[in-house]
Amino acid sequence: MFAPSARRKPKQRRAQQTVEAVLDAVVKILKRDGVDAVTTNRIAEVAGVSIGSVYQYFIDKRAIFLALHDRHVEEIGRLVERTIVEHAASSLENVLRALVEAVVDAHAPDPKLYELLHTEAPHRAEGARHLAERLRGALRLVISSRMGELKIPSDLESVLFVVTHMVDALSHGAVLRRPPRMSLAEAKEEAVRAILVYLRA
Amino acid sequence: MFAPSARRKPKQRRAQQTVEAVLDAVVKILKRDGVDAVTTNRIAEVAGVSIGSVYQYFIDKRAIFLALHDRHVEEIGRLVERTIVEHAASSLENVLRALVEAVVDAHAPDPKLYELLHTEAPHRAEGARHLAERLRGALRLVISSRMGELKIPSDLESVLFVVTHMVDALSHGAVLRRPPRMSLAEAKEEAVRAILVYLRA
Amino acid sequence: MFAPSARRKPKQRRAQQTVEAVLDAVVKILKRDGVDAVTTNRIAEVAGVSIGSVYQYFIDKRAIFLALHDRHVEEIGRLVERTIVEHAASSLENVLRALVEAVVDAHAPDPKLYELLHTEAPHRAEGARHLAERLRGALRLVISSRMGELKIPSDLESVLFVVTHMVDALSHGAVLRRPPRMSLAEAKEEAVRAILVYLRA
Amino acid sequence: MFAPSARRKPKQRRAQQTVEAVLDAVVKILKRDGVDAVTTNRIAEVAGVSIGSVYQYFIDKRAIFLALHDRHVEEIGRLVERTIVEHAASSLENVLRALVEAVVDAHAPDPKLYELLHTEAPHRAEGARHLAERLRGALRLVISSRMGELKIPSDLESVLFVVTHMVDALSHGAVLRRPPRMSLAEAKEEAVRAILVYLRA
DNA sequence: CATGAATGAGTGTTCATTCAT
DNA sequence: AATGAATGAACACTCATTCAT
Repeated sequence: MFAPSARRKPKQRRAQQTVEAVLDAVVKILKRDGVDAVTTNRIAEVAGVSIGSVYQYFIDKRAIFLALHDRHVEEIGRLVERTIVEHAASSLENVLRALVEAVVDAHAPDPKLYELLHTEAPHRAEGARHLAERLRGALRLVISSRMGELKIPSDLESVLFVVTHMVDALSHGAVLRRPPRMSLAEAKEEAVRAILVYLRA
Repeated sequence: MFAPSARRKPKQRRAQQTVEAVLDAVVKILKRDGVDAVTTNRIAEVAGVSIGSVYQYFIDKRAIFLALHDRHVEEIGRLVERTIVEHAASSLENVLRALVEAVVDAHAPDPKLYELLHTEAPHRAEGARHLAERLRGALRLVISSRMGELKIPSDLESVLFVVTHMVDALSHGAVLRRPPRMSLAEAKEEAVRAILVYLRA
Repeated sequence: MFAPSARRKPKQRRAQQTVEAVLDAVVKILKRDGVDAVTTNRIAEVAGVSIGSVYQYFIDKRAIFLALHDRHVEEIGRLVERTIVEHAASSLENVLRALVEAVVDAHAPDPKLYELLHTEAPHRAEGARHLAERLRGALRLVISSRMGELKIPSDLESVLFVVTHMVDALSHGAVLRRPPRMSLAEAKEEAVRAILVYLRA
Repeated sequence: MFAPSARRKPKQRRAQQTVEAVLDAVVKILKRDGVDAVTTNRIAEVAGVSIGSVYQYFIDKRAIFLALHDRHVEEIGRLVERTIVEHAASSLENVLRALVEAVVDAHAPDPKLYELLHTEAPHRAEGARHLAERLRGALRLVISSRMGELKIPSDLESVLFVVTHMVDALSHGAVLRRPPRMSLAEAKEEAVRAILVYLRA
């Protein structure tokens, strides 16, 4: 076909719209009334579709949460990947800073929502993609492309294990669990510093 | 009497036994059949008490999960505190290694259970004590008692923020999310190394 | 179409059918097994609908009883109003006799049921229409349209207060609490005589 | 024995005290929190006795309400009987006025409570004494002792049927259901007038 | 495909009652 | 007798899911 991505079959577009409306509805209810208010009938109502239509696109309630979680992972994943590409030529410090910044900024506007997405969504379900895997992939690129500069010791995998968890935990921690008197900026700065120190050791 | 604290009022002992039986029952069901199988009637059955008795000690189902989460936090909290006391005279490296070891060992026997405890229990509820707070308190002691050796820069709080999240995330990560080919021992070792590097920087 | 009112929107007709079926079910259970047997699940079963459907039309159990009470009040109310209209040209004695007759006959087939409706239904709830109000309205019409004949003294409201309670209490009393050796006919006759004597005084 | 009624066995006195405490507790809860709050455990708590003791004196919950209803009937019954005795020498008008006055005054302080006593208590239960019977007995005395003055027609029972219901319904009506702009005094007065008119006809 | 009324298994919870102490 | 912790049958009600229209 000539412009395959530009024009979809109306059916598919319709489907995509419904799926998005459903996921947005979940987010809306989650924010407004909490997890317990998220019932399938309420989702349908808020999404403006019939409950029957919801079940046309999602096999069960679990699948809705799974899709929402996947959408979140995809969003952050893309953000992370775009960030490292954009900073391919930057110093290590700058990539890392941009990375932490990106993750923090993505979660900052609605920390509670993303907390719920991490805790309530059945993301332990089969086939759920973990954000950590995407992040690890990205960080592997960041680090391996700077191997000379970094004189990484024996095992890259060990380093990736640590760095991935540091970026993830410190970014989320900065948004959700930083000590009372610490600013978001301070938290981010110290996080970046910590990661750098580890990588340069 | 020789050990006056050994004998308590039977009433209180009975109550405590029931509470423990209920919490243990939840753990048992959680492990055996998953979260959705944890119904109040099932809890009572497995705990070997009547459903009425369960409600004598817990105002509602939520309260049961909350108590379970608190018990877990208390257990790990005590473990952490005992560990730093026992290693008061050890080198920084040894305390940290012992700390990571303790947290990892506490979670290793049943990773899935503790994952559930973190994700499914309503630990966002009012009054829930976060493990992180206990850990931060312990680490404050570890670090501030070694201030000379460490030449910690300007802000102790920032350091604590980072170290707390590193211990927590890397310990849990070691148990739950380490890369396929990495052993638990390797993960622990690299975690300790990373924390040391950061603190000595 | 020829009889446009004969066909309603299926939705509304369906709903009305279910509501009626539920109320009839309550009556059936009430008569057969008493008040304590009236559980929501039993209602659904006897009504031939699912318990879920019952809750589609009634917000809670209370609402079912309220609706039943309202239906009863409406039924008797209409009966009373029809009676006075039909006897607009009759003598006072005849209207009153017809009125007492109507109320008695409406309750006679199932005295116990109507006793329950008066005592068990939560008719003290908000918005519950009292039968007495309907009756008072009707009697106001009866009396005020015969003012000349009756030379009612100063206060019509006082007279209405008395007459309303006499019709209500004597009719119900005739059905439910007349002395052992008194026939229903005798009770009705004496009731009518008493009301007439009072009005003509 | 010398003074049999003055001194009871302590046991019996204790029992009587408990029974009274329980009935008073029901009244207290009824007034404070409504019918649904009247649970057996709550009764025991408010009465200041153990739930076990409640069941020592009442076979089941039903029996508690029955006893409360009986106590109420007894109270009003005695009041009615005392009134007619005290007015043995009064004119018919004065006895009736005193009677209506007595019943109204007994109910006026807490209309809602007595409404509940009439509607919620299982007074249809076996063996429940009806207030109407007591009232009928008293009125039989009032009327039959004035037979000459009254030239009552053929059937005394019919007259009693009507008068009993008039006293009962108009007294209760005066307290609970009189029209908005009618004073209690007006209602009582009109009630007495109506009964007199009927009896003198 | 869309609809949404209908379904009913299953839930959390209550509360009258018992009985070991 | 008195206690009150324990009991568990039974309840009102929810909500994920289906399917006739």
